Amino acid sequence: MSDAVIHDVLSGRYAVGDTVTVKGWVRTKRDSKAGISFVAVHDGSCFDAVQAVVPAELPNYESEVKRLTTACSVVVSGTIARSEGQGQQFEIQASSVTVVGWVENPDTYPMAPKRHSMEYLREFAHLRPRTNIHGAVTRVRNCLAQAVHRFFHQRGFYWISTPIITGSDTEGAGEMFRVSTLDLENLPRTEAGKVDYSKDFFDRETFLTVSGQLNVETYCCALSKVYTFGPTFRAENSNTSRHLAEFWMIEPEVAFAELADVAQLAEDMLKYVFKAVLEERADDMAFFAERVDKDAVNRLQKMVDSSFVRMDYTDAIEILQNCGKTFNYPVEWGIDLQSEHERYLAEEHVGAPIILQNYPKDIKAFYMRLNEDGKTVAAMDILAPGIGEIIGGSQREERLDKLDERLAAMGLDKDDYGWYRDLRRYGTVPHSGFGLGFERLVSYVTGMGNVRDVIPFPRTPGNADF
RNA sequence: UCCUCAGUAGCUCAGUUGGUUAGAGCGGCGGACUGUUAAUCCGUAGGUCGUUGGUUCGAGCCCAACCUGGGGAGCCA
Repeated sequence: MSDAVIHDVLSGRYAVGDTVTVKGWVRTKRDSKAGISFVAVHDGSCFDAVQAVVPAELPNYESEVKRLTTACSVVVSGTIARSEGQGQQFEIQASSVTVVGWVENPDTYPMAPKRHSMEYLREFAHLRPRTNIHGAVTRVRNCLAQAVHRFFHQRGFYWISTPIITGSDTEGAGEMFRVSTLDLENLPRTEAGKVDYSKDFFDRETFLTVSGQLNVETYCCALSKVYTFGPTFRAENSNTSRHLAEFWMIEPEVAFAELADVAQLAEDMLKYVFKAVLEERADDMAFFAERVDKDAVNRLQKMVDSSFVRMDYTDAIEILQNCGKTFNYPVEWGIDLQSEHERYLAEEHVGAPIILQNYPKDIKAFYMRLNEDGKTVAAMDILAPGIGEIIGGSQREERLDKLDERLAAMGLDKDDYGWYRDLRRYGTVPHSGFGLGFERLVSYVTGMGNVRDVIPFPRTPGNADF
């Protein structure tokens, strides 16, 4: 007898007649007065539950098996059998069922075996992983994360653990969460009356990182091909289905690479991870296609098989101006594209992800490389239908004089960028990279409409429960 | 933060121009039936209608403020 994971039982890894023990939680139970109960047990190893056929002859049948309800934890031993019913190939003819943990009040157990709203499930972040849908999300999320690491590993990238606590308040990517051990009730003050951060834990102001990019650039300028994959934090008061205060970001950075190189890298990476999900999590994806988004599987398949459309910002403006559609925000060269514009381009004009490139310098960050035209920078965004911006990247400005001009033009003090400027002073190279919001990726792949439902414990303004 | 919609049973919702005792489905419990598949059938329990205040003879329904959540926008990944 051996402990079995349910995935192995259902996939036929055991022979009919083999004796196995499975451990998991009851999903549903159906009784037959003829003298058997069907107990569906899941353990998270795959989407489906295994059906345990429990005969009334078991000594605890009346006293325990018949009282099983959703979420009771059980250990079931028995023999593998071909299922007489439809819906599964194999099942377990139980020779013993041990109840490990009861549900104290089935009437008020929050995860009843029925359809719940995503908003309701969010209030039970500690119990929602037991549902079909969050189990599936969890497995797909894991599959994507593993595939990302595998993709970069195969291409010779090194995974760099960039810091989560940062002393830099100059990343310019949004509001930051302060990290401090100072006593808020009794703040130390300087003579000028300001808070005296030299008394703080790090002898200076510190924050949670909003991006690992600047740090990972340093390793790029030594190890050539690197990436970060970790949590990032934005204290923006953003209340949308695409924003989290704590989210995970993947940021590769490649030396001697131009914008077109990382655009291709981004396309290759997305296709690689989509393919991995289609191959490895077909069971979960089938569920998403059935219950969440009919197009979930087709969309990925289509993307794996086609190349992404590339378009210059300037051409996109022309398309928007001539498309005959009226937008709430008027379109002219130089504007930052609004959601409605991005939606039109990705959803209506192309109907697939689109790589937009070469944006006006005035709407982009200081570190992006100035193009020869002097008006645009080598930046790209990948816009996905239904989600909007999923990737943002650029070629970095490697010329010190140009970088300093950009810092000055944006009113930034170059002394705050000492170590970043050093990269341009000592053996500078062209290099490029991008950032991919991991939750947006999971959201796109699964068809889940809200990033709060693809991260285990979502942090959003006013909500840090659990 | 702004705009907008919503909050009624454990869950998902219905509830007429303001009018007696607020309904259904699912889930729970009890029973019937059946190698069942989110089984089916019968029965049953379950409610301070988000909170506070107001209008009214009378408020689930109208008004105000607040709280919570959704959708959209801005910001972005």
